[in-house]
Amino acid sequence: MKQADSRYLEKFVGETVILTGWVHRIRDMGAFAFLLLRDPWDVVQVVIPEAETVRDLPVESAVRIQGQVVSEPRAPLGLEVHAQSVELLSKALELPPFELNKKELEVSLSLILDHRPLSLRHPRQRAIFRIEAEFVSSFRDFLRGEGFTEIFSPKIVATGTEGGASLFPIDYMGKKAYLAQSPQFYKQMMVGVFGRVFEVGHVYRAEPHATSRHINEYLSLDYEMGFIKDEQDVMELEMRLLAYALSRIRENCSREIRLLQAKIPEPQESIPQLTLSEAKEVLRKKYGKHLEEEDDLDPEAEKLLSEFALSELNSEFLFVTSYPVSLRPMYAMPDKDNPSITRSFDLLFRGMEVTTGGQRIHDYGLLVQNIKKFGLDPESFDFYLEPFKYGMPPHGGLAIGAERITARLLDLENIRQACLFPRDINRLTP
RNA sequence: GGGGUCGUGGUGUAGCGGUCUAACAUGCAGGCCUGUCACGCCUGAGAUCGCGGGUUCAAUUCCCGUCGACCCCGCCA
Repeated sequence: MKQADSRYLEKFVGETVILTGWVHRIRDMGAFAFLLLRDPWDVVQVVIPEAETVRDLPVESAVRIQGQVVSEPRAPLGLEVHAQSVELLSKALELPPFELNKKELEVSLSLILDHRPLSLRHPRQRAIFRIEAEFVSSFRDFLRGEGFTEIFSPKIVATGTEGGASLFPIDYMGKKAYLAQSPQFYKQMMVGVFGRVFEVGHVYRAEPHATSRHINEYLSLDYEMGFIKDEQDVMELEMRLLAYALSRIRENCSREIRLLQAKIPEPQESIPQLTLSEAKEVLRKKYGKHLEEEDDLDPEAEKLLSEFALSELNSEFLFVTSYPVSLRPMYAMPDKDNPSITRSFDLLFRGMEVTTGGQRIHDYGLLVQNIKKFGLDPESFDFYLEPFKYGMPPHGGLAIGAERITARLLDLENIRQACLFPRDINRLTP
């Protein structure tokens, strides 16, 4: 007897198979019943010839069903299973606190998150993470194909990268340590080893923010590449990476896209660029919004610029480049011709910043000088600085926020919806 | 760190000084139904309206506090 799953049922039409999953819903028609079986991929209609056999089966119970796969135009998938036996593997002891078999989980976000292992059973909730997983494996596969090596940097660190304000302190066997807010230093150092590296890992920000686009533990998709000309190489690679990931999602996640009614952008050849001052010019001229020279883009500006990119430049993505030194960390490479700006960029996607990147300083002397300029002590960066004494090539890289890009891809209102178990200002469980 | 909005059966909402003995939908329980797909129909159970205090003849409704949730700004991915 073959174990089948809902993805490939059409191959088994006429055959008897085993299906395993959860009782999604039972439609008791009196003499017979429809049992909607939710397996790991979809919901299959199972016809139960005698309704009594499933009448007392609570929803969400785990079952094993043996039956014949029959082509049936009246069934939702165009086929259904005529059950010969239903075996109860694990009975649901209670009713779930919300209705998992509704088209949409119509519950408050906090209830969804309080009961995360249950709410994730909802087909739409589950679909979000299948798409996120596809994005992340596309990231890995693409970069591996481009000669990158995957690295795993420590998440327990002695110093921060950006100065120290937003670090979570931890007690490391009596010593003071922190949760890493970025793999920045490690991936740069590893450029000196592997040439090109990437990392998929959680990072930690101790900011007490309470917004729909921040969580305190998020999945950072990082890469760093050596021997570049400048930051344009980093951006060019990201364009190709995104095009690859989008086409993979469109190819492999059609079920999830349909379920979520997601509009996954067409992979695009190139992404337009605006310098930060050009972007501000657009904001002023087109939207009457004024930002000072030293201001970063605020959330409203990001939304307006995305709107502009879509309507005027025909792009869902927009690179903003040439950030001033004052808005970037100490490792950002200053421009040769205009040392007050850096060779750095952000990527806006559907109104939100989803990437920050740029060329880094590879010159030891310049880096030390910059650390001092930022009011930091080079001695506390000893381990970071060491490889820079030994031929660190010109390099650059970026970080993509996995939950952010997933949320924008699927038009989710809150970043928490794109995180399995979000950690925020007041959530530490489940 | 600053600001705003909201807490009513399991869930989602309505009601916003008395006529609330709190409504509707869904879920749940019992019954009927051989093609449902938001299945349908009948019957029933289920909420002292987040918590504490105050105003008032009278508070789910107004005020204060508190707890919780959500959102915006700052900061960032």
